[in-house]
Amino acid sequence: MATAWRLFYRDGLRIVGIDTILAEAGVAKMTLYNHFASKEELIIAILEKRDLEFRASLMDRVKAAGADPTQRLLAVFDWLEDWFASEGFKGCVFIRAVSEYPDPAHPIHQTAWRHKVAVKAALTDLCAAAGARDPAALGETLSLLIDGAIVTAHATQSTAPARSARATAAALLQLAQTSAT
Amino acid sequence: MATAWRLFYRDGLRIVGIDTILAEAGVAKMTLYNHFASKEELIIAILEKRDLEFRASLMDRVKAAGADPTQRLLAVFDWLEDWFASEGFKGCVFIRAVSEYPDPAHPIHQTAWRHKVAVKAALTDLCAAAGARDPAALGETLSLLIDGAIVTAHATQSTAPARSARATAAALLQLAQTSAT
DNA sequence: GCCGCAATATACAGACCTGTCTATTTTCTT
DNA sequence: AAGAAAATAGACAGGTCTGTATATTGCGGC
Repeated sequence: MATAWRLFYRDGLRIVGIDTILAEAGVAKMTLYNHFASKEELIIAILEKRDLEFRASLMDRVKAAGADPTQRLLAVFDWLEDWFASEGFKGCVFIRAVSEYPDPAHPIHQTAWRHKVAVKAALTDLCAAAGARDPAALGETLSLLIDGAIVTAHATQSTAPARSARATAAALLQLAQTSAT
Repeated sequence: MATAWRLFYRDGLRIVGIDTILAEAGVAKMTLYNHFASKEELIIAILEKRDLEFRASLMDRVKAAGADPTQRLLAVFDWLEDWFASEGFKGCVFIRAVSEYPDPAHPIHQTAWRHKVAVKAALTDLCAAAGARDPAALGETLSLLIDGAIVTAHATQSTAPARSARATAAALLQLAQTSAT
């Protein structure tokens, strides 16, 4: 549900009520509850859908960066900067879901974090392709850097963190490449 | 209010109701509303109190690390690891507040972020003392790294991100020191 | 001893929330 | 065209929330 996504992302998962979404979308309550057993299931479905769209968008940008593995990795940060600059940017819904449902055993918390694990795996692949000495370690580090940049960009409404992270990533990658062999 | 802090941190700012806090603390409603005009003011007061305690605790650890500026900077990450390992660790309340109140104009959002700005300033000082070429840039980067590590440690219930961040910080600091002069 | 302040218990208003139920209308399939 | 499936409107239950009002109790200072 596009409306649900928009409101959840704009205002927060907990604060937005079912009624609000239904009223704005012009959908009856029973229609929703015939597809999803609860608000929680709706949120999980939306998170999973966003996960796929998100990673697809990122990978498109990586592919568009060409064949050079270093450029492909750095394209991630250019993509970040565009995202930060986009209208209505309010941080990462997955980080926010983890924050709103702080119990690690909660289904929403776990679903949200699976997205981050998948992104980290993709980063690790890019690091490996770029010839990093320890792709897993660099992937982990870049993942931390990116999450920090997302939170900071959200709170400060600035795109600067993307460039900071990009510069750091470039330095770390060079370090991991040169000290190899 | 210690009880309010405990519940807010454990379960979330939005989900915990005034009544719950009052019942658990054994305090009457009017007592609360004589001190704070609203739940929002209570949250802001708690955040500001936590900000001071938090930074004091961090700075204690830095002081305990001795005089060597590099060791002092790295002590931040040891402190992080202890924090991640502590009982009931549920991430950073300031990051979570920003996530729960995503509107950057919201007083709670702004109050929470002031804490992060203060921490970054302290980091920048440590970077400068350690002889980094561009202390502001390194402080910014370490800040991103730390925020990412906090979120990741929360979601994965692991202390590993502290060590990843520490190793990265050490590498970046060395880079910033050697390429100086 | 007494005054004044602060905390208390309790009830309440008004709004919101999720999820259920019923009965009707629309839409799709065959 | 007819029957089945899905969407609709709308009321409802039972609970939650914040914030207010009232009337009572405890307690420290002088």
